[in-house]
Amino acid sequence: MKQKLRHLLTQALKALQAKHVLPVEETFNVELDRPRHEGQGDLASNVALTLASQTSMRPRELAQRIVEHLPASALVRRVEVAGPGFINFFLSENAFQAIVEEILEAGHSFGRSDIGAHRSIQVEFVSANPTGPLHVGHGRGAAYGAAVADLLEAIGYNVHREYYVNDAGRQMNILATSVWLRYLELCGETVVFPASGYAGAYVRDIAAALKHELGASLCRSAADVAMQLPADAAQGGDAEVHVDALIDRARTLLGNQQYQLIYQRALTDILADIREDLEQFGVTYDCWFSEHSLTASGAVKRAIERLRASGHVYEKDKALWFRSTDYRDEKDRVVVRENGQTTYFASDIAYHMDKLERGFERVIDIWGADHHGYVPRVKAALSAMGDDPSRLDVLLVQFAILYRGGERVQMSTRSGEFVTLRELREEVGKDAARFFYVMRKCEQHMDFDLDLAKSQSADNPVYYVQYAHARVCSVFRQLKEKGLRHDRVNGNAHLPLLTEPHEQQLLAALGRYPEVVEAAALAHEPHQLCHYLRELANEFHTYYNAHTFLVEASDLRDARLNLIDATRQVIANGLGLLSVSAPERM
RNA sequence: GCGCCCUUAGCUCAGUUGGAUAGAGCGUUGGCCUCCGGAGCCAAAGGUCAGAGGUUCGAAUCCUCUAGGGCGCGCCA
Repeated sequence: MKQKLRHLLTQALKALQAKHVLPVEETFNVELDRPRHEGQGDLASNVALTLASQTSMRPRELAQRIVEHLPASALVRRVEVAGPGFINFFLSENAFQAIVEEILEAGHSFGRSDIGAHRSIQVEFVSANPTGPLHVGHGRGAAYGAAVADLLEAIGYNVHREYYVNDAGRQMNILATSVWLRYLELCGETVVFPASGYAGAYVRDIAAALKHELGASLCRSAADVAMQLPADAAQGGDAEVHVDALIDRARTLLGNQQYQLIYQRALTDILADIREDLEQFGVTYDCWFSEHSLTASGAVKRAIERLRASGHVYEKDKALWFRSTDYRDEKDRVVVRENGQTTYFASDIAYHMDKLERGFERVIDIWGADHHGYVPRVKAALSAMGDDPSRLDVLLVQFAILYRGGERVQMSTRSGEFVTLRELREEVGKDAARFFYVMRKCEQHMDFDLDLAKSQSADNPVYYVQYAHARVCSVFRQLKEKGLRHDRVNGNAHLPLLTEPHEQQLLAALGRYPEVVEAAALAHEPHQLCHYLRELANEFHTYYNAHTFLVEASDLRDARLNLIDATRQVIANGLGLLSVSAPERM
């Protein structure tokens, strides 16, 4: 619809160019908006306001000239110049009605398009450390990332979903050691659990599984473990120093093979848990990318070599530094430590190098907002390697704060006092969780009201939208019970009977859907879709209350049934993009 | 201290990337079922868009400053 009107406007502008009213060499970017207020038409353009400065005319005068040169169209009922120089289009009733047939024909693919032209795009999201179950903070990234990916796919991009697994590094060693200490407890040893260890119950579960399968083969005496360790925080020492010493002790006492056994077991168990959790949440991946594989494949080394070759690294204090300040980072960053080990940042440079080498035209990273300081250095690395940093988009997701009974729910990962994503799903359900998470703009802090998400009432926007869907289904059940038939072809033939204001408004809302999907996808803003669905549901409920669909006259009845069936289809499609179910009964 | 993000109705948030008279939901108040699902609908009240300057035909939106809040500033990941 927009495109058709845009075409008309462009025709008019070209005509004015031919008459030298407008500069000939210009190409015009014609914008069409949905006016906010009634009486301002169905679509409006501000071209006259933006172009007036290039002419000697006032905006209103130019607008009038444009209108005079508009080609006639059956879609348009009336055109007027309004306000400071807006051109308002009033569409004919038929223009709206045609959408019903279009929706019913396209079915579940209505709203999908080919704007992305199969260009490849990677979306990496969640990528939480596999040191424990996902918590509600990760949930927002999961819901948001999945929605962005699905939206992009819906407008024709070739989307690749990926999870970066931080399976290397210190945190994983702390986890492995934590598991071992719990295992020792099961062996009857009395060990003091470190302040910086992972204290969650899942650590005990992994330890118990190990004990069950391997018996006591990994047992060592508590005295050997504790011998001459630096003091933990509780004894006035440094918790981090203490836990690092514990890791070394575990390695020495167990030997590399047994230590790796525990390490790998912890990793695979937790990863399996995360994967299952996300699947239940409606989130799946094309690839789980291992950080460790970057070292094994030599990608990290190669990335560092590329930086070196471009002259952006130097040695200082026995470490190798990347001069990221050449690219507006705040300070330079270490890539190879004093002890010869590469840093996490080095892996990340290699990872992003690898992403671009795999041929994705665009790459989207979705990170927690606490990592925002990390963006400049990753982009700097891409620049230094001669890649185009604008191929990478980093989207930052703010934290969600849970409220229950009006009180803020406190959380901290290390102490094990956190609400897991799984618990959230069990408490409020997948549908409400998915919808609530993406209801807000991602860079907004979010208050997640558990009581509201759970409530099966009008306050809850998820139920409100789903209810509209269920209501349509219910009408069709009623139809059968009354022994009536729905003739879709007849309905399409009598769409011109849909002239009630409520019907016109519902039709207009349906017609907006493809634009909403496109806008939400391109802006990476699924919340636009949420708001749209709420408005659509509202239009439907209003219509429902004002008119009876199952009327005696079969022509009108069929037309109305087509309209509400189209509404049902659009709601189902929209909810589907958010992985929220569209129930037939509630 | 420096950097990034945020501040819109009592509360939670939109605001189509600079457009016309500032928009929803919740909450409050008042209405609507002999009728397809009341998990619904309608109406009213509620605003110095944190504050002050600036840019232009036009600013909640862009630039500067100020005040409040969040996050980040490791040879952790």
